[in-house]
Amino acid sequence: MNEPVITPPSEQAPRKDFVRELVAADAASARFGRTIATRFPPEPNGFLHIGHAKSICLNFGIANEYGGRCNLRFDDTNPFTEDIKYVNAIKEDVRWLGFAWAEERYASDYFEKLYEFAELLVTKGSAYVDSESEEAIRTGRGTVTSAGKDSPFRNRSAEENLDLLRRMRAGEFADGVHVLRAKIDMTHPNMIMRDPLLIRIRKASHYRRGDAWCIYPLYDYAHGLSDAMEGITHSLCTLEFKDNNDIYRWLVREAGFDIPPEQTEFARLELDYTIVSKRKLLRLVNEGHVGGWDDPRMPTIAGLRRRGVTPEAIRAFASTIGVARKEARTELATFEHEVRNDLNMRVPRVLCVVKPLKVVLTNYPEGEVEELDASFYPHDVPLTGSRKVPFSRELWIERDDFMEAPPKKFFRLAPGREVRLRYGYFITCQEVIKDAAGEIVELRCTYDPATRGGDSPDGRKVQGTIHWVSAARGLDCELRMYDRLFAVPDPEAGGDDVDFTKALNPTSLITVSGAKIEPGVVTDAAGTRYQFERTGYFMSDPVDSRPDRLVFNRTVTLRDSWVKVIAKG
RNA sequence: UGCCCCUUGGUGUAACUGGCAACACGUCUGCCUCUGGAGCAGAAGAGUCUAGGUUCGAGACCUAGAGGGGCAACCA
Repeated sequence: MNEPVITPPSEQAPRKDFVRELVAADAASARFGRTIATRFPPEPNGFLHIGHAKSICLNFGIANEYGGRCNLRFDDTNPFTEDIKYVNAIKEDVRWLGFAWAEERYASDYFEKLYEFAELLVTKGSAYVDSESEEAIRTGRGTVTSAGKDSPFRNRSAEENLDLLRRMRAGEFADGVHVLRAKIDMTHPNMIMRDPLLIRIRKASHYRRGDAWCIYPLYDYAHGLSDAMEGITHSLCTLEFKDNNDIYRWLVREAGFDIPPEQTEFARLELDYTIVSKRKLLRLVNEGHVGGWDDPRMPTIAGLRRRGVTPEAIRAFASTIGVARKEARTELATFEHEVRNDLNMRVPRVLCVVKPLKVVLTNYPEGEVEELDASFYPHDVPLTGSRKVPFSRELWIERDDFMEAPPKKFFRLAPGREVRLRYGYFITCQEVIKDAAGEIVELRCTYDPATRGGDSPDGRKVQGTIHWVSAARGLDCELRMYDRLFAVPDPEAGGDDVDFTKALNPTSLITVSGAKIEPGVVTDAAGTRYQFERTGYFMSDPVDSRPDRLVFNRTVTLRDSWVKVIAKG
């Protein structure tokens, strides 16, 4: 099936959030004297997640809206944790989300330049080589409520600092022996300004630079300068970097950039029943709590993609949650709404029985199979297309669609009651067959030949329409019923004292084998999305599904007002 | 015993930058329906953390509190 490309209404008119207002003002006043430039700066040490998607939509979105450009820059300054496999995954995810970067950049390409700035700072007396131990540096920094104290190495001469710096680069010292620090103020009220570390020695090979370097810049040092070198105008990051803004400005100014980029912070996404911490997601992967970074339960872009979520839905979601400075949690319902809203308008409907119960139509000719017309789309979806669905004497219907003693408002099948088989006939339940244990194993029903296609010539109505699959022609399939990964809205509520894996939802994946699906789907490529009528949205698993072993991932259930009815009694 | 940020219905965002709070999700009613989906119609739900102040008038401004969050990694 080919899905139409649809732009959700919520994406058509982006709301002016405070960041966009700021950019709009700067664009109008030509404050930077250059085109608006943003960047998305992931560290290649993990997969991108839904929280990154928010940032991607913001950065690329703004660039698009203001005729600017957005770079994809890998903030790869830590050789211990980064890997090329992550850069590849990140690039794929950004593209899949629908964005094109102006340039692909790497902080590791700036090492030489960054080193030159370091010599400049040292020469100016704005930075020095500290030879204290890691421990001494930590204690020397003081605490949030008490001032730090100067390092004994703080007043080395420019010459000595330069000599040491060069020898650091030359590899003369072991890890941790020396470190380059900015010379600012050890009593600064902002902890980050207490002579922050700029460059450290790391005798490790870098996934891109190999062994070319043994000194590596730290985030604060590399980030702002990278922005400045790329001509970024608006450097957007999350709230936890607010305090880093001071060092960002200090450094860019020290390095001599006249119109420095402006860093603006916004609140990161917090989604109920999920976590968005690369460190913790990595742990889920490493400890085998999930099948990998692309496990459909993961909030990663790769996981959502494999689950069947579309990029349009993710973008629409980013648009509706908006951007603000307030730390907030978003309800899962908001996300699910965008997913359903998008899928509803684009995917074909198909019949699949999750928990089959056999129905025998006693008055239907044995051995006969007829092909019934079934539309792929409901009347209110402006798409056309239909297929033939085989109908036969023996059928599967949903176990939950039959009740021997139905409560009030139960519109489905029950003894003596007539319902419509979707696209098929009206059938009436005549007899319930049970096994020795009293379990219902089969229903004997009669069908009304005059209702072929689902309408009765005499105009009689049925209250319920249920889905079904021909027992003679239906195919077996596996259904992976995914649910929220965590059992509680805020899995990180207890902080680091509480093991967040304790909050994992034990039923986040329920595998159903022996489900029955109409045969037409075998010819569709893996990765095809459907709505299984009355059940939910599904996508055939792109890696495990094959014609001889169909596997479908549940993307999201349909809204179910019936559960509310029974909940109320 | 510090610095910084935040505080609007259940949730997320708005409010032309001072003129009696809007949109979306969710919830509830009803209608409609060959998906108990979708759609349609409607409803409930905050007086904007608190207390002062400025003003004819404040969610927006000022002051003081309270509550929440961030910062003491040679992580980003």
